[in-house]
Amino acid sequence: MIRVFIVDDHPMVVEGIRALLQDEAQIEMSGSAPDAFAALEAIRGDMPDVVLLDINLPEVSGLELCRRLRQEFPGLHILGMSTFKERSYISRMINEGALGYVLKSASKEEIVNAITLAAAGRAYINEEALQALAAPPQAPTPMLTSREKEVLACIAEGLTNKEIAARLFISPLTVDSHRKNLLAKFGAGNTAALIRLAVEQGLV
Amino acid sequence: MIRVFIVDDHPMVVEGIRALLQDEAQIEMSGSAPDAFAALEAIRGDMPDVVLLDINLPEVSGLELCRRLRQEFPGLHILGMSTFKERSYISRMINEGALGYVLKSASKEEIVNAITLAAAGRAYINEEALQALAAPPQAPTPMLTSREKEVLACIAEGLTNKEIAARLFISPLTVDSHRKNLLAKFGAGNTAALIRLAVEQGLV
DNA sequence: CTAAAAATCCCCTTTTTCGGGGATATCAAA
DNA sequence: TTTGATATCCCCGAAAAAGGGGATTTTTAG
Repeated sequence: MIRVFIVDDHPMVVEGIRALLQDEAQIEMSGSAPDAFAALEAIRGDMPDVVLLDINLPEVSGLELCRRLRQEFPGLHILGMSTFKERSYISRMINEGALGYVLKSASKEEIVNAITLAAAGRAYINEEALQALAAPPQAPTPMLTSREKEVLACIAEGLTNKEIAARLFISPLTVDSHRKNLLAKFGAGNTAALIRLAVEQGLV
Repeated sequence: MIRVFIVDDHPMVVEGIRALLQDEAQIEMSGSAPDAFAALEAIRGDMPDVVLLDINLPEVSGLELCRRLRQEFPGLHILGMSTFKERSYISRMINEGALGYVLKSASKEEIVNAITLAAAGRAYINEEALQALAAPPQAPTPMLTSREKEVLACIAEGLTNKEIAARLFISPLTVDSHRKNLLAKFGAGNTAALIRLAVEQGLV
């Protein structure tokens, strides 16, 4: 009998998983918690075999909870869980010691499979999540000088070289140099691609 | 007896709601669908009293589905549903004719309450969602045509008008028209500002 | 059916960006 | 002290975008 504990702040998700697992003979829900504190307390009192851990929790994130759980119970089998959109967290969750990962869009079979494998200490990663992990070595955020950051911010505001020059009290030609350096550092062919990357990487 | 139909692509959410509603005597689930097409078909065949409609659906969005449902069945009671993070959609959902709105973090009581009110044709809005609606007028996301969205995506990729024209099999002049319309709709002075806004609003 | 919206294409001019260079002063670290 | 990084400024020409028109055909919705 595999005992599963769920950490998720959405009652309907908790109930959904409970319902999905209900007619699985070899799986039993040991409990659930809506946040990190309740989860830690409950798990201390009653160790489950597998913890299904949502990444988005109020107050303390799922990542942080994962780290604490691994620290306190090194043998605990943790499965990360989130929607596909939060792909950037997947790798971090794995780094924090999660054994596997399921998406909230997973089918019943997939969840049962993941739990069964996790209980045996074996990894499971959703196919799509794996691709998200494997595919892009993700353009690492280039290192920008402080001046370049200023110029980048101005560009993102929609200013032209001339306007930026006026604001920063430098020559438009200098602004153009910075702009070219930014394009090179980001590997962007034009301003559109540059701004897209910069915004996505939280630099603007 | 209130008959509820759920549209959500996450099995665990569907099962969760089903479980939550199971021991409500006056509420019955008439069915569920994972996407807009299946939903339309099912609802045509068997009209429910209330539709619980997730905003994030694959292919056709919940907004679009809401519009079509209202069009086809003007009397249908629709409740929008999403996570709190997608607040920008709430107002649009209401504009598309949704009667109310619940968050996926809603408690059982809240969901039952919302459904009961909706069945009677009365509005329900989650407290937090209401605040999100009331508070910031926030640069409203402009409404884009499908072609404009395509062009926008291409621009964000760093393609030039000529390259976009080649990809979409249209004249570069047409692409330029779309580009100008995009700039106007976003109130952006140039491509940099346009892409910044688009990325920030999750359109790219 | 008919009006509105979307998508298509075209013209012109000006401004801005891009792609190549190159050059100089400063400052910090090797 | 030399090297490297940063910041500054410059030139040229080609390409692209912006600003401001107008016009036509499909599609869509009332």
